[in-house]
Order: sequence, then structure tokens, then C-alpha cells
Amino acid sequence: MPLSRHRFWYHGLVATITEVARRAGVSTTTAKRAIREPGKLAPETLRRVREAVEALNYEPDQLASALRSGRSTTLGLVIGSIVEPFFAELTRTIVHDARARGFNVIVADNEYRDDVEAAHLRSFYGNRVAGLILRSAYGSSNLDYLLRMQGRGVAVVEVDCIIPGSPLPHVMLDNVGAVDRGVAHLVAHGHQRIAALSSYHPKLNADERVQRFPDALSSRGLRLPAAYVSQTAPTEREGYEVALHLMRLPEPPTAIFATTGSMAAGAYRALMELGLRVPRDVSLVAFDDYPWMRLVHPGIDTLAQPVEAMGRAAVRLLFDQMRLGAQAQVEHTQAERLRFPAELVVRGSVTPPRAE
Amino acid sequence: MPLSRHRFWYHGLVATITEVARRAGVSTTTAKRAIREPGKLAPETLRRVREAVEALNYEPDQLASALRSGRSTTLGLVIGSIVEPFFAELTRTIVHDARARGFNVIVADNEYRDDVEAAHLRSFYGNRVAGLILRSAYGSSNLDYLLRMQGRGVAVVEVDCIIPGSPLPHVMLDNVGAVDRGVAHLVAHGHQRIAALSSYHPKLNADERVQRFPDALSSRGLRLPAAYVSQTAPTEREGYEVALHLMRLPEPPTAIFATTGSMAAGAYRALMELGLRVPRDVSLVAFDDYPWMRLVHPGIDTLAQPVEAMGRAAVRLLFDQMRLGAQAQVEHTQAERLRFPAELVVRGSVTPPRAE
DNA sequence: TAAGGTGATGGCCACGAGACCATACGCAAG
DNA sequence: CTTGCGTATGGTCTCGTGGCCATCACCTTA
Repeated sequence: MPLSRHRFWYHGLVATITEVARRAGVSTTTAKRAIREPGKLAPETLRRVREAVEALNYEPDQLASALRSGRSTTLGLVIGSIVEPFFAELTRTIVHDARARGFNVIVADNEYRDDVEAAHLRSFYGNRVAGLILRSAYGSSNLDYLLRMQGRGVAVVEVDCIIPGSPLPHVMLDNVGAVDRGVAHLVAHGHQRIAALSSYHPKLNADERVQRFPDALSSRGLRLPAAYVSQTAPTEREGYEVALHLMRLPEPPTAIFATTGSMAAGAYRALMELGLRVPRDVSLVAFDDYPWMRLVHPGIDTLAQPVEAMGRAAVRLLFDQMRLGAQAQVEHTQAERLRFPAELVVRGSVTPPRAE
Repeated sequence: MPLSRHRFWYHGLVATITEVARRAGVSTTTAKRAIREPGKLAPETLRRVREAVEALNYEPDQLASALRSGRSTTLGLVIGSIVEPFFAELTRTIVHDARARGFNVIVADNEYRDDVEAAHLRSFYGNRVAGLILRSAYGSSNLDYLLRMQGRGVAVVEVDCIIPGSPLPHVMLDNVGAVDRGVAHLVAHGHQRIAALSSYHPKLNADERVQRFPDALSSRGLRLPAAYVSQTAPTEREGYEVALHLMRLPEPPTAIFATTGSMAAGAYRALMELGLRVPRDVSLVAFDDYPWMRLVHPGIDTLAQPVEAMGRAAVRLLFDQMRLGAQAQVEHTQAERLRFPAELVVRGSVTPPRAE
């Protein structure tokens, strides 16, 4: 099947400025001015051109405009998975703020895999995005490519997670502080056997939450049993499976610390299935204040992220970079790094462990 | 501040095919062939060009390509709100399937408002999207514009909701059947005072679910009290507020039928706040099988939508249209309309109403 | 030996809009 | 009458790629 019939073929169908000009009886230059510098036209000419624009449903071709001017009005957004509510809210904010500035956003999930991510980055670069907001896959090997993109004039901002050694600007949660608060919350209720559901990565433990967790325990005189450690993706399904595994251990944890909201949902489901109740049988603390966490009884204690503020900040950093342009990058200006604090919301899913 | 410093400026930064050709010591035509028709080159030439591509990190400019060929590889997706899990899952499927075919997807929320939607449509048309998948706002007045876009060669598919009178292809739930099953489920348990949480629109009741609801009642000998009718957007917040209102009526419903998952979440929250328990005090049936619905106790009875299948179908219809091209539209081929059945999942949120 | 085919490569224009220079005209000051 | 200037408008080249035609060397066949 011929490629030419496979895709949107617009020549001859969509109106161009030439046709507008012809219909209005002016030159293309004048017609263009009616759109971009209407003050320079005589009122009567302006009226005629506007009439033609209206009649032909003319809409300037952004592709041609971007090509000629070298200014793209498209951004790329790579996240873990759009069905994760954290990413959905982040995406909403980013898309909204970008559109308010006249930019479109191409969205793609990396599915927490760096090969998928690599393909998206190439595609975004090929589409000449003006900027890129990235939530990299754990253990991503795409830092070189990102830096090359940046060198080619693409603004890049990392969110939620950073590639180790990355010099790029980023917007992150204060993960160390948040993990400490979560652990402190559990320890204050007397828990000693605590397991974290987190995104352990075989090679690179880029996840700051899981990196901090053992230290947060040991600084309080506790240790992390080897049996509590597993390697997972931060999804509902993995949360479910790891929680099942943990609670079937000879010495199961008395408290579970889920480092993402979806993992918490999976764990909660596993606990229900095992007939275990929260917090009577197991205490639970989670990241991400998801709607369901106040629908269950009692509600889940959680470390809420200021998602909207983080999304806005990411867009702001991106446009700062785009404003400065390649200059600043050549001059090795220090990249801006932002940290946002998590807020502990207590609802009752943590109580002292049962005496055995 | 000058516009020229505001955006991505790529000329002189990104490598073009001309530079690749120069570095490889061949003409641009030969260099291009190395990418699109490598079989036509002598092995040694091919090697040299590939080396240059590698060295310069050359990536073809999709903007220029789309402009020249008239074939865009970008799609537009307009949904209600990405934070609604139904739309998130739909988006995931659509973006995934589109990327598998080499297409990018620009995503935008219409926030259930047709003026926001109109702005997105103009922007998508200006960006020369090859196709558009749309979940229109209730009471959308953009049908004319959509038809003009279609006339200009843009493939259009509606999902989840259709503009009244629209001749466009669509992918929908069998809403009439689903509402009937939900009502039947409640009536079978003896409920007579049933309220629907739905997206009533002041002017146009485009929402098939709310349109069907009164008939589903009356065909079973029941009637819908005027006090149970309200106008809402299908959000968590509105679900919460309408449920509060309903349960404070002199004659509150004995069962609530939420026509979206988010409204169900809002209603559930309202019931908790009022100290009412499901199903002891109120029975609840919802659309959309969201994860939280099996985390609460008892789980929520729900009409599950085959979201992934619907997303895949929408992409398939879109590419069918793009394949056929403008020809078929001129020939007034009958648009394809697909309906998917909902599945009733029973978990225990419906029991006979309490004797008063 | 001439005609014809084939494989490998290059030249050239167009897509639609942006940037800049050029032109034509009116009008006032010298 | 010329000069200068401002206003209104038009002409032309360019961005990077796709599509098509042209060229040239080499080989085969009658």
C-alpha cells in the first residue's frame, strides 16, 4: 500500500496565505501583515483580508512557520505512565501551563523502561520540540542523548526522578526528608519490622526513596532484613505481589511503607485478599495522596506531594531555559534545582503493632 | 523581550542532511537515500554516510518533512480531563497505538467546556494534525469546525460522547443498555427512590446516560422526582456536592446511580462524611471500574467499560479514515460507529433498602 | 559498433511562512 | 522643483526535506 495514501495529505485542501491574498486582491506580504502586524494596514485592506481569512478558514501552518523561523511551539513530555494519578495530575498542570504560553505538548509513557524512553527522545528530537520535561526510567542510560539534545538547543528539565550524575535542572520532592518523616511516624508508634515497597533497580538505585530507607531505619537503631528487599516497578500490580510475598514471610513486617500511591493500592488489595486489616494487622504509610486513601476506613496516612506546584515549577524552569537559549548552556550556568517538601497527612492507618 | 529569544532556535545548532552530505563527501540526494532507500547505495558510500549521521547526531527534521510531503505524523487528542482515570487509560492506549504506527499525539483537556475545546481544535488544525480523536464537551458547539477540519483532510473520530447530529465516526459505550442494566440491578433489590449523578447540561443533554435514566425508571413503573435532578460536571467535586444535597432531602434516595467513576468517588466521600454507610443506608452503583472500588468494603457494584478496547478501536477507525483520505469523505461513505457493551461487576454495594 | 539497459549518483524545484529589502505615493519643508 | 520622510504595499530569498529528472560509467546484446 502506497505511503502517500496513508497519511494526512493537505496540499490543495488547506488554505494558504497565497490563496487568502489572491481572494483579497493583495500580495502575500500584505496578507501576512493582516495577521501579525494589523496596525500597518489600511483599514479597508485589513477588512478585505480578514474577510478572506474567514471565508477560507485560513489557519497559519505552524509547521512551515516553525521551519522557517527555527522556533518550534511544541514541547515533549515523557512520564512513567499516564494512568498513575501522580503523572496524570502532573501532565494536566504541564499541558495547561504550556498551552497558556501557546505551546503544544506531545505526551509519551516510558513505561519505566529506558529503551522505550530512548525511542521517545529520538522522536521528540526529530519533531524539533522546543523543550522537554522528562521523568526518566530508573537506570536510564539516556543522559548522553539528553545532553546532546540540550547542546542542540532543546531545553530539558527533569521531574520526580533524576538520572545519577545529571547536570540538568530538575524539580523533585524532598525524598530524603519525606522518607525520614514516614519512618519516624512508624517508629513513633513502636514499629520495628518495617518493609518498603519501592522501585529497587538491579543496577542503579536511582530512586532516592529506596536509597534513603535503610539509613532512615539504621539512624533509629533498626535494620532492614534482607528478605524485605525486592526489585519492582512502581505499579499497582507489583505492589500487590510484593505485599503478598512480604506478609507470607515467617517474620512479616508489622508496617508497610509504600513509596508510591499505586504500590499502596496494590498492597492494600493484597492485604484485603489475605484477610489482613489495616491498621489492626499491618500499619500502612504511603506516598501520594490519592482520592481512594480517604475512602477506605480508616483512611491511609500519606506523604502528600505538591503535584501542581511541581508541575508549574517544571514549566517555569523549562521556559527560563528556553528564554536564555543555548547561550547560557554554553556558559555553563548552574542549572536550577528545586525541591518541594512532602506533607504528612494522618488518617489512622498507623497504630502500634499488635502484641504477638 | 524579543520573541526571537523566547523559543527554540535551531538553525545552526541541529545538523541537517546538507551537513551530513558534506561530511560524507556526497550529494544531499545520496545522503537522503542512505536513510530512506539504503539499498540503492554502494556499500562503501552507505558506510560513509552512516558514519556522518552518527558523528553529527543527525535526526531528520519532521517539520520540514511534513511540510514538503504534506504528510503530518502528529495526531491530536482532546479529552475531558486527564486526571479522570477513564481518560488516562484511554489516553495511554491511544498514545501507545499511535506511536506504534509512528505518530505523535498532542494531548489537551477541554475541561468539559466547549470554548476551551474550540481553542484546542484551532491549535490542532494550525499544527496540521493528521487526525483527531475527540471527547467533546457536553453541549459542544464545535461540530461545524470539526466538519470543516474533516473537509480539509483531517481524520476525526469521536469517543465516549457525541455531539448531537454528528455524522462523524465514533466509538462509544452502549449507554442505553448499561443504564438499563444498572437500573434493573437496583430495582431487582427493591429500590424505588433512585437518583442518578450525571452530567445534566442546561441546554443540550448530550449525555446518553442521563437521557436514558428517566425512561429506564418509567419502563419499570418508577418515576424520577424532580428534586433528584441537578446540573453538574462529571467530576469528583460535583459528585460530592450533589450527593450531599440528595441525602439531605426530606425524601432522600435509597440508591444512587453514579454515571461516572469520579462522581461515585465524590458521592462515596459525601456519604462517609454524613455518617451513612454503603449499602446499609444507601445502595450505590457506578460506571467505570476504578481501582478504589475494590478497596472499600464492601466493594462497589459497577458497570465496567472496556476502555482499552475502545481506545484501540478509536485509533483503528482514525487510521482507516486516514488511509481512505479525503476521497471517501467526498463520496459520503457511511461513517463507522462502534458500540461496546458494559459489564456489570457485583461486589456488594447494592442490597435491599432499609425498612423505614 | 551502436543501441539499450542498469546501477550509482547529483541537480533542481517546491512546500508555506518569516525576514528583509524595494517600491510607489502623498505631503511638507527647503 | 527637489529632497526627505512616512505610510502602504509588493518582491524575493530562505528554512530542510521530498520527489522527480538528469547524468555518467559500465555492461549486455544484436
